[in-house]
Amino acid sequence: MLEKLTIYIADDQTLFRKGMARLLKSFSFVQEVKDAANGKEMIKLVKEQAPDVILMDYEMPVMDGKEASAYILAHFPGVKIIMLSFHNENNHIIEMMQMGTHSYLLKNAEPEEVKKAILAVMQNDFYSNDLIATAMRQGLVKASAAKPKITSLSDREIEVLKLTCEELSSKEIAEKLNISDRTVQNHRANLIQKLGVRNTIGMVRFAYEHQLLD
Amino acid sequence: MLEKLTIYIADDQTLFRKGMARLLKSFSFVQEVKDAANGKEMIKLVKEQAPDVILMDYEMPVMDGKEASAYILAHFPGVKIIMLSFHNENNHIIEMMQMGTHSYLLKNAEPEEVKKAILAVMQNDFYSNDLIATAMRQGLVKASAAKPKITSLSDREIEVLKLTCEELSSKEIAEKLNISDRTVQNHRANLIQKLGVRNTIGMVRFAYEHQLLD
DNA sequence: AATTCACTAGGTAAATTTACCTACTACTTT
DNA sequence: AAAGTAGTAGGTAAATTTACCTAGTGAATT
Repeated sequence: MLEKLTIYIADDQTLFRKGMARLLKSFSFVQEVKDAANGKEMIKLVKEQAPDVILMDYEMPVMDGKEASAYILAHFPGVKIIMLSFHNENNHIIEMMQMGTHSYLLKNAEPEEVKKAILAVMQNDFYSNDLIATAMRQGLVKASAAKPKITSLSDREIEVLKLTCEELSSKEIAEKLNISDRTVQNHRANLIQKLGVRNTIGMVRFAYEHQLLD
Repeated sequence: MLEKLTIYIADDQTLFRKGMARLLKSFSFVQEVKDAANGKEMIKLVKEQAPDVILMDYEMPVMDGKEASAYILAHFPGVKIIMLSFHNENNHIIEMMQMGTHSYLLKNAEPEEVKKAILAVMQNDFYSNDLIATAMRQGLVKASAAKPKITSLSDREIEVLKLTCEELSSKEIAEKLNISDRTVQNHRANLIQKLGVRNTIGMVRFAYEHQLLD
């Protein structure tokens, strides 16, 4: 009843990553395993071929698990993401759950729980344990007030974002800012990347929902 | 100091329209005059060649002056629009001024005032008289509460608009609704037309500003 | 019976966006 | 000095959007 699964793992610690890959391969329902040392590499792997499940480390250099997950969730809605972390921090858990990842495991979890989690996200889109449930409940209390972070957008990017919201094309924005339209196109691509959205419309939504507009 | 102007007039009453065209031609600063019987014809004329100023009747069959103005303001920002109307209704005046038209004259105005208005909108982007000023002042009082009308969008169009706001492409929306992507493209084009916006981003803005989203 | 409207679908072309690259410069920070 | 970052700009291709048409069907209205 279950196809064999393709699973990727992203973690910057080589030993952990390779060990995890072995563990995964030992599961009878796993067909293929690939590993990446950071979020950027993971995105590259996913673009080549989308897996069924990703185990994603939270902390990584170059591009962390949060940014990579945002991108993958937006562009590959079918891929399930299980976050991995050393730290049991409620706000991390809440953050990732709000973002739409499918589970969150501590790195000291039992191999048996990893197996359970993978099977659960495939079947129910979600795997929850006490850790996650508790964090989510706490998150719900102060949920509505959740004010997000205008991540690390540069001044220029914010400028381009605002003008994009005014229905201007790249070319028109370029004229207004006296730069090349290719540059504007780059800024836009970076915005899409950074915000983890799929197109300019996602950028506009972000702007609205974060009150970036005067 | 002033180039000779190209002026278009839209009015469904042939006699008024033709008479007005004559009057305009008699002005020394007018180079060319074209006329249209409704908003749709006017848009066609503008697309062929954008004029400096348009005199636009408010009430017209097929497509009224409001809808035509919304479109032209969005797509030809350089064109000045002077609305014409029989009726001295404050809410019409306010509506058109909020939309961004450049003046509003009653049809019983003096030819001399038409001349003044044309020269003023070319020079100051705006021509105001007591009529307009009074209406605007009244409008400001209850301005912020101004709730606009979700014009005449069909159910399907609203559906497409909502899905567009979720960053779905035409093709994805088509799959979700089990229709052709060409149909979705048509709905989008009609939305852009009806809302007087320039692209999908404008559609999304409209949705946000009119709280169309759950 | 005729008209109108929403919804459907397609053709054709042009314009724009998006993805994925490389690469240089100026300015910080380490 | 080396590394990192923001901003700039370009190449190449594919995907998508937009503009402007025509046209059929079914339901509702005149």
